[in-house]
Amino acid sequence: MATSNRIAEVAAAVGEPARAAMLAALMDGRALTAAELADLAAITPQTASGHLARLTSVGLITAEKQGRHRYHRLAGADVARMIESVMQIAGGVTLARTIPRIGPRDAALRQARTCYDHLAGGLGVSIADALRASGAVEIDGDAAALTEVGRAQMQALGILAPARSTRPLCRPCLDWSERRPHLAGALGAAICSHALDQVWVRRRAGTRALEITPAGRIGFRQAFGVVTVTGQPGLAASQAERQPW
Amino acid sequence: MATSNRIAEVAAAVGEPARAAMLAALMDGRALTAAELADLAAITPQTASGHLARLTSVGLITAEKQGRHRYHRLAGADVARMIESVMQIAGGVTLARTIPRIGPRDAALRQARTCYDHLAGGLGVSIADALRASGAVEIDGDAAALTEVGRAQMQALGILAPARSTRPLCRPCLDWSERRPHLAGALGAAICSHALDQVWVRRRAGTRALEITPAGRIGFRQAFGVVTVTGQPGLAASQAERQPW
DNA sequence: GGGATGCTTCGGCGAAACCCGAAGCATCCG
DNA sequence: CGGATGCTTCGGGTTTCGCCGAAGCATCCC
Repeated sequence: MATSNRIAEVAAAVGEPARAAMLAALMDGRALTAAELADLAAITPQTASGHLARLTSVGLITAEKQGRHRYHRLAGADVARMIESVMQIAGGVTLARTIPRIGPRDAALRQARTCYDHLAGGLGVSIADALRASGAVEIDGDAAALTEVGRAQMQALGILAPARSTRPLCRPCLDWSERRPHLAGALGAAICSHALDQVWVRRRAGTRALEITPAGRIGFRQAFGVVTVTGQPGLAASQAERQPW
Repeated sequence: MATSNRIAEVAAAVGEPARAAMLAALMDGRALTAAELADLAAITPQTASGHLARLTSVGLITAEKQGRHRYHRLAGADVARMIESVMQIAGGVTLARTIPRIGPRDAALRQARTCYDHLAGGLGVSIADALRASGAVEIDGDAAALTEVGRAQMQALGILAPARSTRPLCRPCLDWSERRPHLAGALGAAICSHALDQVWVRRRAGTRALEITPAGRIGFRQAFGVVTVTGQPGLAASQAERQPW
């Protein structure tokens, strides 16, 4: 089976702690330099260089040269989806066995972050919950759909262009920290870019975490009825008592 | 990052040719014995035993003892989705580089097979195309939805129970041999089990390929307007001239 | 131009992983 | 009960892989 060899090749590229850490860091869709990735994976630049070459050769990332830096990013949304699905399985068993013990550093990540091109963390899950509660989206297992009323709501908010035809835009994505679905797909991307455009959230330097701005607190409440806090504790509380099923 | 270690652990479990071959074989959702899997991966039973233990310990498969046999199956739909997404990436580059050269053995697989719990191959893609053309489903990128008219059609066919509320049931799944989407999610599973119930397709011994029965030729045409052939060539023809983009 | 910075290539070391032969349990069957 | 079958565990041989130090290019900046 030549085809399963290719499968193994792709999976093996992810199946090494340093490379997995790099890919996870790139999951926010931005491009990082080789040095940043090396630092982040706690390895020397030479070693990172080898890893990056391998990831590039199997097509998981692409590199872009700019001056004396080389920026690496995920090769596409399909790669992000693949890593997402691996995270989902990895997360399940982790939580089942060892109770996670997440430090304060991770609290910001849990509160709000990007997941390739959409919002994740407590914020992303809250938005999905709110849209589901208001009947704007329907989520069932691995499928989701934007309803008519939801489409109208998104257009009124300026998140979706009114001109677009009535195509499905919505995909659920299991949040690895919250273990509940948030919204991905074209709708999730539209919400995320809208939030960034309106400066409801701001990217934090050197991390995938997002900072919710004062404008965001207002915006998210008015748009979705989601109440956020600027500090960590609020949103993190709900998942602190999660059952380690 | 303890979490990326878990990611690597899961991916590494897939990232070895023998294990990848086993997992690919289990993608039809059935359970196979250790010996069958060993044979299929071209390794000795001892080696297979080790691999299976590892796959089980990371939670990708579950084993079930029955007499002196041990039946192994994928641990769940999320595992199938994960492997699917890896196949998708693996397939992309494979086709881009080396023109596949698939033997006659694979022709049956390309024509019709199961993909965990739904139909794949030429048959699966044709059904998806037909449902899309008739306005029963809408597919856009990684999202899909069953329309009102589609829901009515499925209920009339006895594929979906009329009682169910109006939830999204539909997920696109990129076919690794056709490189075009077929239908997964609850709808895909319902179509597949209906086809098996009505003996429109029959499982073939020792392979994931499905045989389209004479009843199936009638059934698929009446239900979906899909014209099938019992031999290989018909459906395979359309993809023989596919561009190796 | 000269030095610093970012990244890659080369070489060698050590650990991990894969593989199989042999042997050990468990189950089934005559 | 005794042999056959299915699977696992054990032991060790070989290969692969990750890692870093040293060295080599390329780019930028003074």
